[in-house]
Amino acid sequence: MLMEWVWESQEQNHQEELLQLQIDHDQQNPDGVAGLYVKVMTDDQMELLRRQISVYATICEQLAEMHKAITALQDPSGVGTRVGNLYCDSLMVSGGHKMGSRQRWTPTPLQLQILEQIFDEGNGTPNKLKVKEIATELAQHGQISETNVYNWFQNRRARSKKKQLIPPTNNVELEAEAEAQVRVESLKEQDSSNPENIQLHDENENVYFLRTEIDDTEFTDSAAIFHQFGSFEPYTKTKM
Amino acid sequence: MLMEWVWESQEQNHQEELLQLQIDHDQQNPDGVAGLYVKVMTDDQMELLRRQISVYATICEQLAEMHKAITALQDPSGVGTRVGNLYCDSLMVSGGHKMGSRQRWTPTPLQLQILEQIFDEGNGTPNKLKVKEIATELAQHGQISETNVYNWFQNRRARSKKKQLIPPTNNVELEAEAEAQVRVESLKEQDSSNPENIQLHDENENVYFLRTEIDDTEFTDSAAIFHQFGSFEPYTKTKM
DNA sequence: GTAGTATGAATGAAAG
DNA sequence: CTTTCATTCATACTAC
Repeated sequence: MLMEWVWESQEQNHQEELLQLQIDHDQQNPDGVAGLYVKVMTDDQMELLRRQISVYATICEQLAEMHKAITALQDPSGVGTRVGNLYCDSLMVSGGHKMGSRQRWTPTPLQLQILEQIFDEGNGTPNKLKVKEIATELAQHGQISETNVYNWFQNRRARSKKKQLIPPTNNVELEAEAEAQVRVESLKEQDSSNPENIQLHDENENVYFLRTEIDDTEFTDSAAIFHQFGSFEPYTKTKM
Repeated sequence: MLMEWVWESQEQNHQEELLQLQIDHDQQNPDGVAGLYVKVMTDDQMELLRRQISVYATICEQLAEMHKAITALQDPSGVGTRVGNLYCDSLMVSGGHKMGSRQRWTPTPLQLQILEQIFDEGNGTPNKLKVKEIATELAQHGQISETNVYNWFQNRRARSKKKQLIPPTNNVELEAEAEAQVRVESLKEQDSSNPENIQLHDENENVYFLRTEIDDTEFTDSAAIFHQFGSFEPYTKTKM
């Protein structure tokens, strides 16, 4: 049994995987301060960690909820609800979201102004060099990275284009169709026996869930769980 | 046991305290070079973290198994069982919704995990045959085509490379901060015009959850465990 | 605090 | 392979 999770299967020669953090050796503090040993992680690792935990937490909740629902089902008293529905409900409810993690970059008014200006100059796709240039310049006005700049232009362009297409689109039919489509899908979701329903689980690998109070549930006893700690090999990338 | 830390309290100022992370020097360095952000934790914290994760992992596994067992039980018929399994899969796989409206393929976590694994094995560009092979294998876990696989590797490689140019991940200059340890950067939260935000976090969040056949564990009391769920407030923007 | 919108970022697919 | 596009996700922000 075992779950398989990879934290950082990213390349990077695996030098800094999972919790395999480097020890901050000696810390160069000759000042005689107690040689406090600490682990160091980069933001990325931190983020990954958070996400992983979040995912687990979420999955646990979902499973717990499912279990509750199912057992309730088996219990004559709580009849009426189908597993299929519940499943769908609990999962369909929210829009996608990976856990809220870090803050995202936001251009300062000044940066934005400059960006818009550059954008308006028309020189469409700013090549890599250009991006670097811009990033460097904007860095003087606040935090920013090349990636930010790159994304900004990417989005700006895409949205600019999209906007142009919408105005003339008074297409009622499309709207109606879209709605109809939604409705159909809605129905599908309700039909757990419809194989299509099951097959389509792609798109969103995010696990969402509605928070629920799972108190009266009976599950694994913690002692047992702890007992299994050893089987995880937590300190290293656990890949089983 | 008791895992008490909240990662995601969204209150960004708690978030930091939590692990008593400290942020590396600011990045307003005059030299324009982005400062390297790192988090620092003590061994104890690390241990706690490890436990937390282990607990979740274990719980998830067991719950998953339990659910599987239950659903299979409920509907011993072929279809029923199948549905049960699929449910499990989808569960781990996603909280997919908006089904059917998608056209773009999205790997299920399972598939992703396998892909990553293959990718990590290093064997660069998988040739046609290899792709076919992989596609076939992954098809067992959801819809997928050879093109998907091909594209995936193509993108994965490209982005992996691009990313590597940015992060000169190296253990250094953090020592100093190790002491500074009180770099509560919650101050920044108020100043939106000068976001000391972070960016270029690109790590692919390879968070997976492999279904596993688990031993028939008994699920008993664990209200305590679930209690902890609350401390995560995983996804949802509810931040409650 | 709930809902809707703007937008930064992630990523599959396609063009170059 | 590299770069760009299109679509979608997730979050910050605003308004009720």
